[in-house]
This record gives sequence, structure tokens and C-alpha cells, in this order.
Amino acid sequence: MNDQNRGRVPTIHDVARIAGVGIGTVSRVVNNSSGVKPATRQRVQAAIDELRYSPNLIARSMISRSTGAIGIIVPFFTRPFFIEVLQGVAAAIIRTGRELVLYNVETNDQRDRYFRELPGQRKVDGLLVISLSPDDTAVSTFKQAGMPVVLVDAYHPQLTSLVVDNIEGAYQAVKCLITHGHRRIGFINGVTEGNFRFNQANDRLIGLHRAIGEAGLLFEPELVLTAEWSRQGGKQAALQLLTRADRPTAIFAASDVQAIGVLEAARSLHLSVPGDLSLIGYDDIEIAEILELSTVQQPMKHMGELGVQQLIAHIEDFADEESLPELIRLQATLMMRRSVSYVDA
Amino acid sequence: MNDQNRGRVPTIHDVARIAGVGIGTVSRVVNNSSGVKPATRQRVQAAIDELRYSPNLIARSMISRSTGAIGIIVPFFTRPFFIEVLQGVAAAIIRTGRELVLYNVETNDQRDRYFRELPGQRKVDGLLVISLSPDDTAVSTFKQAGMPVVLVDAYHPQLTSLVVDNIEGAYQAVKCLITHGHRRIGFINGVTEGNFRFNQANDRLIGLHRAIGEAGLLFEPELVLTAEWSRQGGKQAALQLLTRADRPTAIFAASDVQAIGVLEAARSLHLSVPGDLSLIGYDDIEIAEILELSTVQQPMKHMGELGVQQLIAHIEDFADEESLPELIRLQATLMMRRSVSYVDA
DNA sequence: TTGTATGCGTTATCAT
DNA sequence: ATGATAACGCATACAA
Repeated sequence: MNDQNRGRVPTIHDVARIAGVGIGTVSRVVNNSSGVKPATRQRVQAAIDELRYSPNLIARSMISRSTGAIGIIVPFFTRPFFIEVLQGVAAAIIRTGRELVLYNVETNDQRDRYFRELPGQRKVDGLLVISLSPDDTAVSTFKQAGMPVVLVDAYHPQLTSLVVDNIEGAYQAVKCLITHGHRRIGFINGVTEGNFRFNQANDRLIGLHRAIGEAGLLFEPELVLTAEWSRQGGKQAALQLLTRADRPTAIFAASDVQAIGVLEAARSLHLSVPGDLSLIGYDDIEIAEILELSTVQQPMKHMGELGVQQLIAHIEDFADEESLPELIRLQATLMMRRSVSYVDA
Repeated sequence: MNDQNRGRVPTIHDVARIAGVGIGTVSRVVNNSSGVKPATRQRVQAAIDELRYSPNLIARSMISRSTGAIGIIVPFFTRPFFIEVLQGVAAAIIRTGRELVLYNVETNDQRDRYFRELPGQRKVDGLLVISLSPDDTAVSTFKQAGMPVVLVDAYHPQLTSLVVDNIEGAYQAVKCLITHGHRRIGFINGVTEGNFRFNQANDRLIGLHRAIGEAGLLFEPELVLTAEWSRQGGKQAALQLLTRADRPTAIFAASDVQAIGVLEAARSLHLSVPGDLSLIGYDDIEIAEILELSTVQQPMKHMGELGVQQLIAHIEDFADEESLPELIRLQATLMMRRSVSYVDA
């Protein structure tokens, strides 16, 4: 192991030279192809071990036209919801021995650039898109490039999409509050950032309307606030709701992160949950259980795993060209915990 | 956009043909090289736009010998500690316009395979290794392949390493408990999984010893338990400690995740924290603040960002060959919150 | 059974 | 200013 070789990675030619064979034979040994005399195979293997050779995957990709990597396009990946989806994604990808390449998007521009350029760059074999809905132009780029794409928590008619019934989820949450005798229910919705989560925010509002309408209650617009998808956002909105003269007896938040902000607001106002205020969040991130927060569970890890599974099926399916896009619907589940109680019990 | 081109990505040759120029010229336009007549440049650009061409990064990598990607080798990436480090990592990487490739390791074999093969595969320009200490063989593989490697929360004399003074952190935690009058202090340490976190677990124990020794207290081995780095692990260990006749009045846990398990155990035994039990965790993951858990803060995001920063410096530094490895020491900080009180106050 | 030549899509070095 | 051509490291078809 002389120092001359510093920084120079051995290639298939080096192995061939050492073993005294042609590069074709080395290639056969490396790829376990048949038709190599055991003795030669052994010589080659010895050379490989000696040089600590491992094949340059970039060069191999040029020929095989596949990289073994899967790209994940995800907005604001540090938020708990996305983190939990990513956990499912990563577990599923790694299980297949592939690599995971993360593309985080924080702006519309970034999203559009990824949609436009990633398909042609060929650095990944497929794209899993989380909570982002590509427009028709983007989809045509995917199709033209033959790049398999699957959507998770987003929808496009021409792409396999995996969606959660959040209208029903929100409906169940609000209905539950109504059943518990609440009549003044505050709703803290999430902002729609660059239309990233347009449906997400909207669906929850629709579910709320449905539950309220069904119960024959009056919809009170001043009890509906829009806040950042953050603790801070939730806290501020809650403060606003809870300092009203006619403060709501219950709050439904569009995400657990915001619900935690509500808890903090309540604490700072010396209101007890659920004594003075009932609360339901959304997502069921891990911390919700610890805080005994009632919430609507989205099967986040499962969404990630299922998305990867679908994507890999597309990648491996050569007849993919015109395989019809599937629409997979998942349920949201109300998780009742300690943060809800009957009003004036 | 005819259907014939489905799945065929346009190459530089297609652009050249359409624009009626040679591929060299196209390459110059794509890379903004000088020496192209404005008129030609325009023609080429038009062809690029028409075909929606974007250069194949794989082919480009063959020549440039760089991929624009950074590989992260991390064990058990779903644990909060690693998630928070990864957040810093991802933010820093994306800020530089590079890609992040995640390599999760759950076994010794996996770790060794990554260390052995990744350097030669050339799919990434550098490796950031989290909480994993490569041995001399691995390090020599890195060096020979000229693959830049930086260690975070791990150490090797020949590699730039970023470590946290966890001995001091643990010392501060235990000393604080002693100052609050506690004499029987339980310690829930983490297991050493395949030596992944050998130092991590050991350092905390050393800090404990130091604080206890300094106070002239007797070290009681039966109050030191080893548990999984999980809520469940922490809970079970705590149950064991807290059901003793002479139960400790305080517990120090090697991680916040385990400390949360302690909280759950206390709750199930109807012991109040900090009334009946004082508790200090380790790491300061986000949930610690929400739970008002006292803990020792590790600058996780900062570690990730700093690691990336160092790695990129190595990647871009051509004289890297023999640039000396740095050892960067970071402080751990005791965060006092509600989970600690004076004993028999 | 094995060696050699071709091509993957780029960039870079030459000519022109 | 621009076009042709040689690498880059590999897999593979084909020749021997």
C-alpha cells in the first residue's frame, strides 16, 4: 500500500492488470456472471481484495441507466409530520438496499426547479413527492422523461396518489367535541404556504363545516383562525381565542404542533386542559401520546412505506409506460385521550 | 411533443442537432462558458428550451469526478437525537445546493460495509459520520480513496472530529442533583449497541463518578442500570429503581427519551415529579422543553451544521491531502427546568 | 473460457 | 467561434 496511490481509486483495469486477465473477466467476477473458470475467478478475487477495489457506481449507472437511488421531494422536512412520514420512507427504502436522496423544498421556486430538472438529471430512479401537488406541466415533464413519480398526501389524476381522508378526520374530531356538549368550538387552521398544503388546510375546514352543519349549529367565522404550522402559531391563535369574552370551550387544531401551542397558551392563562378547555389536534405525532393529547391520527409512517412500495413497483415495472395511476385512500382515526371532557360536567 | 419520445431523455446531441451546431457549442452554452457568438447561443438556448433539456448529471460526474452529493452515515436515524443532528446537517447541505444521501446503519455489518465500499463507489463527494467511530482499517480506506470524512459525536485521531464534552455534562447534572440535597441518585445509562455509542454511554458514567466522588458520596452500583435508548427502556429501568425499598430521590438518565420513560414510570406509580422524584435527562430534544424536563443540552443542530461545514471545507480544499485533522470540542449545557427540586424541602 | 471493442452522455483538448 | 474527438469506468456483444 504505497503512498503513491493516495487519492487514486483503483479501477477495473488495475484489477485486470494485477490478475493478468482482461477487464471483461473482472467484470464477470464482480457481477457474479457465469462462465468464469474457478481458478481465474479466484485470481481475480485476490486482486480485488488486494486493491480493495469496489466498482465505480457512477460509471455503472451510465450503462445500466439506473442509479439505485430514490429521490424524496418534501417541504419543510423538519416538521414532525414530515419527519414521521420520512421515517417510514427511509425504512422502506433502506430495506430494499437502495439509497435515499433528500430534496427539501421551502419555496415555490425550489419546488418548480426540482420538478423541472430532476427528471432529466437521472440521479435517481424515481421520485416520491410528499404533500406537494405538481401541475400539468410538471407531470408532462415526468412522463416525457419516463421518470416514475408517486405522490404522498397529494393528488394528480395522472399519477399514483396516496391520500388521507382528512375531511372525514376533521369531521370526526369536531363531531366528537359536539357530542361532548361543546357549542362554541374554536378552529385553528394552518396557513397555505405557496399552495403546498392547500388541500390539507382546506379539507379540515370542510370537515368542520360538515360536523357543525349536521349538528344544526351556527358557523361562527370569528372562531376560525389561520396560523403558522408551528407551536408559536398555535399559541398566538389560541391566546387570541381564549382571551375573548365569549371564549370557546373547545379548540380543534389543524396539527398537533399547533395544538401544543394551544396547550402552552392555556397554561399561561391558567386554564386547565381538559377542565376549562377541551382540545383535539391533528396528525398524532409521537409527542401527542406523551402529552395525552386527543388527536386525529394520520398513518404517517405507513404512508411513507406505502408510497415507496408503490414507487418501486413503478420503477421495476417495464410495462409501466401506460400502467394506470392508482388513487389510494387511507383513513384518519380519531384518538381519544385525556384532553377532551364534557362541558359543564 | 410526440409520444415517440416517451421515456427517452434528450441528450446534448439532440440539442446540437436541433440547433444545427456541434455538441461542444451546446456544452459551452450549458456551462455558460465564454466564446460563443450571441446569435448561436440564442439558437442553442432555444433548442434547449424546446426539448426541455437538462444535462445528465451522471455523465457529468464521470468527467468532473464529483457528484455534488454528501453522504451521511448515521445509526438509528429515527431517534430524536439523530433526527435533530440531521436537521442541522440537512439545512447546511441544502444551503450549499448539494444533495444529501442518507445511509442508515442498524448493525455492525452494515456499518463496516459502508465504511469499506462507499469510498470507492464515488457516489458522494464526502462522508459525514455521526456517532460512529471507524477503526484504523476503515480510516486507511478513506485515505487511500481520497474520500473526505468528518466525524460528528465520534473521534479518530486521523480524522477531523467534532465531540461534545459529555463527561462534563453528566458531571454538571449529577452535581446539580447533589446540590439540591439528593444523596441517593439513580442513573439509567444507555446500552452500548455494537460499540456504536461506546463513548457516549461511558462518558456519562465517568461524569457521574466524578460528581459523586467530589461530594464524598458513596457510589452505589445497584442504583446504576443499563437500558435501551428508548422510552420503554427508560420506563422499565425506572420501575426497577422506584420500587426498591430505598428508592432514589433523583434519577439521571442518559438521554431524554429514556427520561420520558422515567416520567411515565413515575406517573404509573403515582409519584410526582419533581415532588417525589427529581429527574434530569440528556440531549435537550425538543420535547424536553415542552415537558419542562431538566436536561443537559447537546448542541445537536449546531453539531450537524458544523460537521457539514468542516466536510465541505475538506472537499473543496485541494491541498487536503495532508491537512491536519482538527479536534473540535463543544460544550454541553445544563438546562434547569421544572423536573428538579430540593429533597425534603 | 476469455479478451477486445463499442457506447453510455458529458467535458475538455485540439484543430480548423 | 466552433466542430470533431478523446477520455471518464464500466457492461456487454462479439470475436477468438
